Amino acid sequence: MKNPIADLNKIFDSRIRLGVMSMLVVNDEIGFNDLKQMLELTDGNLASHLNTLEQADFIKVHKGFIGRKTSTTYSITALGKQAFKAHLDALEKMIRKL
Amino acid sequence: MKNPIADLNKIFDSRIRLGVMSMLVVNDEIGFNDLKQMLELTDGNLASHLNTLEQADFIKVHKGFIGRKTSTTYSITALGKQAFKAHLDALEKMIRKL
DNA sequence: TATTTAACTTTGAAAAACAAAGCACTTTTA
DNA sequence: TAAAAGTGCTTTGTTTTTCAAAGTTAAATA
Repeated sequence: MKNPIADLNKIFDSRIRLGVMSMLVVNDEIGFNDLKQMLELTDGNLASHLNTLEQADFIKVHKGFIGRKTSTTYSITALGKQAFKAHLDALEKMIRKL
Repeated sequence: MKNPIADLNKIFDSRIRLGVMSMLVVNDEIGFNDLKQMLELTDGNLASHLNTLEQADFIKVHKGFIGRKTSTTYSITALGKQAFKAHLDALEKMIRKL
């Protein structure tokens, strides 16, 4: 037997980051506010988790405008997609014994 | 849309507790030392996570002897099995959109 | 008798999570 | 046009969580 949790990505231990990633896998772009409302978080809390994800190059920020109003959106990177998939695979492998 | 992480159990945010549970789902009983070696943890660290799981009534301790030597083993409870399954279902639901 | 092993508990430090407040800017509302 | 509100943060400080290390008790082994 080998350590069943060794292949889990530490970044995805967080339910919030897991939630962000799962939303970004199915939506090309999501706004800060949408994420905030969906995950029911405070600004600061969300911002810091997004920051962790950005540092890891798992997501990318897009600063733009809707008309003349600022709008920040996020999207997943290729690396992020890969890492997330690897994490899910590890999770699945861990529990497939069920 | 609804909050995708609302149904995840906070207790299973921890990779270690996740690992313990996944091992206990497939093995009726596992010893302290086996868990420790498998998950590569220090005594104190493992003990405290087991304690969290026990407080939640997700696992049960069995203190016994092998000969006259103490031997502690752990097993999953019905509640634990249910909670773990619910967590995995929530996880699956969250990512099934893939 | 000295050391080792098992299974912890206690202590304390480091890291992570989080809420609240502040901020710069813009837009909307009164 | 002045006040209020929204966007997307950063900063600050508290609380929670994680974890390793050391101490502990009792039995086993050398």
